[in-house]
Amino acid sequence: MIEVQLPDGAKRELPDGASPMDLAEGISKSLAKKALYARVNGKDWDLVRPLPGDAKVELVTRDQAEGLEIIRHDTAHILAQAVQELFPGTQVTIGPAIEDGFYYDFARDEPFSTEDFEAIEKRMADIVDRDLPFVREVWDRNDAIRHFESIGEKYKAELIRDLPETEEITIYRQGDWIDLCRGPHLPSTGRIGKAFKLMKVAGAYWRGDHRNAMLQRIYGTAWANENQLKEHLQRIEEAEKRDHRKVGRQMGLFHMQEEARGQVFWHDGGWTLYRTLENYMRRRLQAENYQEVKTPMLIDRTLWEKSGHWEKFGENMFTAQTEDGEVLALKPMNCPAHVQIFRTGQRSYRDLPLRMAEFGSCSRYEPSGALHGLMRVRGFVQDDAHIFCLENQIEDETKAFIDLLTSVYADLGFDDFIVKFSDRPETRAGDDATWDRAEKALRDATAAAGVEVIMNPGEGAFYGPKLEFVLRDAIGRDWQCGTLQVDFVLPDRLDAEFTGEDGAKHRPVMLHRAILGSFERFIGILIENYAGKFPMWLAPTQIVVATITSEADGYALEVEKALKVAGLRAKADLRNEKINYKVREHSLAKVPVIAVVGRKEAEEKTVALRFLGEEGRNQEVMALDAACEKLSGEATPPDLKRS
RNA sequence: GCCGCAGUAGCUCAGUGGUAGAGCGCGUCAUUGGUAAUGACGAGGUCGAGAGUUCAAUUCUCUCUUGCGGCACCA
Repeated sequence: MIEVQLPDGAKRELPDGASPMDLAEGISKSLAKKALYARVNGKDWDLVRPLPGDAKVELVTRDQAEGLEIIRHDTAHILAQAVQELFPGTQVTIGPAIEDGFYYDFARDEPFSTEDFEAIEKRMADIVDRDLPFVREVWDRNDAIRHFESIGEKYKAELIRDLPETEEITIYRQGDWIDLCRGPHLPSTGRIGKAFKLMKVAGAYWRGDHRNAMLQRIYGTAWANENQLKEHLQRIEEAEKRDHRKVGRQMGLFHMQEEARGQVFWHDGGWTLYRTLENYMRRRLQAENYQEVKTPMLIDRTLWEKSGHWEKFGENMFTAQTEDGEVLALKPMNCPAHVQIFRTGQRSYRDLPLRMAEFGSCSRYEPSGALHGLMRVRGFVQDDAHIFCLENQIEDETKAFIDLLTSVYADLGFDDFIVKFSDRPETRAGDDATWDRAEKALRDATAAAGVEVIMNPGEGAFYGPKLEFVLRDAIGRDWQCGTLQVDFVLPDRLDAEFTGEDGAKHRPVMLHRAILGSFERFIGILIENYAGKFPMWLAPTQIVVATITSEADGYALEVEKALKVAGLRAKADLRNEKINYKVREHSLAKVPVIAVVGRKEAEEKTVALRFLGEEGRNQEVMALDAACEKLSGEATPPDLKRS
């Protein structure tokens, strides 16, 4: 007999050789039905795999997030089986579970098309119906390599060859189809269910390396039941409606066109939003004792050579040549220019920390495939700043920065964001002791600021560790917005120095930091976050004065004027249209407030206010001057509201 | 940059080897209507660009270009 202990502490006796499935069946029929796999002494374990002896056993069911991961992984396996049944000669590679689904990478000369999906899905359903047991087998490493090579699966053979010698080679069999896999899997294909759907095909490099062959990746989604699948598809549909490219067009905020790839034509509405954001940031920075500067966009290559950008970043820089052969580059970053300002005159340790900010226009020749609406552009403006400081000021400056960033994000509607901590890369400048200190300073500062970080090992810049502040777009894609990077290298390369307490010259440390990242990307995220329904202070048009009859035209213009004098972005709509039409149109245009004026309001000098999306607040009738005061209060930017 | 898919009116989209159509929007006229679409009429397209096949190409083929989805990239 063996004794198993359940998560709640309860103990049960089972005969030798019993499996987690036997355990589940012993507890209840429904549990046995819902169970997908087990965790035995903390290790993932197939339900039908005999227990190793006395053990702590936890059963994972369909309702649990971890269970879903296994369903997705299993679905990837049946996708691979279905594809190989339908398209002989296709090689399989890898197929993991990912957020919301799974993918599988195939090697095949002919491209897959979404038109193949129906047939593949049908075959997958068929494999589920076959209810093939997943059988775990431990193979000899060389036998496995020989086997996969003999059937032409060179990618699988390569995978096995690269597994550490100590690793057990496990193969899972489903019917006559086998795959190299760590497991665990469900007892049989029938348990997967049919709440899956293939979503898209895409190219993907073997092992994520662009020097390798391009494989064909099929993405799919899979859920515990049909209902979850339906909800997921609906969520995607809803999210697509928030796409900033779509909303931006509908609201006339900006456009882009062929002749200026990756650059933005800001229209009146979008530029109003942009300037509102810029003014807000300027106030926030001023309050934190930043100075603001403006530096040239075109700078001679010699400076970029000195800074190291020409060598490291030259591929991504736009250049211009003068008639006498001088080569200039559009700045991809502001840092070298800021060092030039720092270098003018004498700097003392008393001047540090010196916080130099710029809304800096940068240009980068981004790879064509990377361009994406406002999120990834070739011409953009960073809310950039460089903090020149002493090494022992890094921690305080970082803490202050994180506090500022957190407050700005909260003002802009983002309470949740991810912080990634990228530490020393393999090739780096600076000695290990310096890196130790820099990383510790950053870690301590994040802890002091109370933010949790996700480690991103080896991804730091060559000149220092960095923090990345990541926001998520409507479709779940992550975008780095804020950043803070510690730099010991550039001050040295560009010869920045200050006089220390000791009277000697020293190198300052530079902190490169941005909160929004770029106005373009951040506005893209902002549009998606609010689905275009901006809070009053950000809305391009804050209020429309809509007339019911032309008799109220004169009064409507009076109202518009009064609202404008009160600092509001108001527009009068005197068109010869019904009020229903106007309300609908401006509501769809996401104008936060509509002031309706008819004969009655004109006589009484009142306005009837209608608030977007706030059913309970509809129809507040008030005197014009009271409305001006109330609305300008509501339209006050959050930082000014606090002060 | 790589793989795949796509480009038809301002927008969303239908369609065809014989030079195009809808809805919305736009314009004109009528209507002055109290909180999510008033009606009638009208204008508007080198069917992304170039080349090829063909008696004939928006439609088929190729190249380019841009967009979309991924991958790679994001110093």
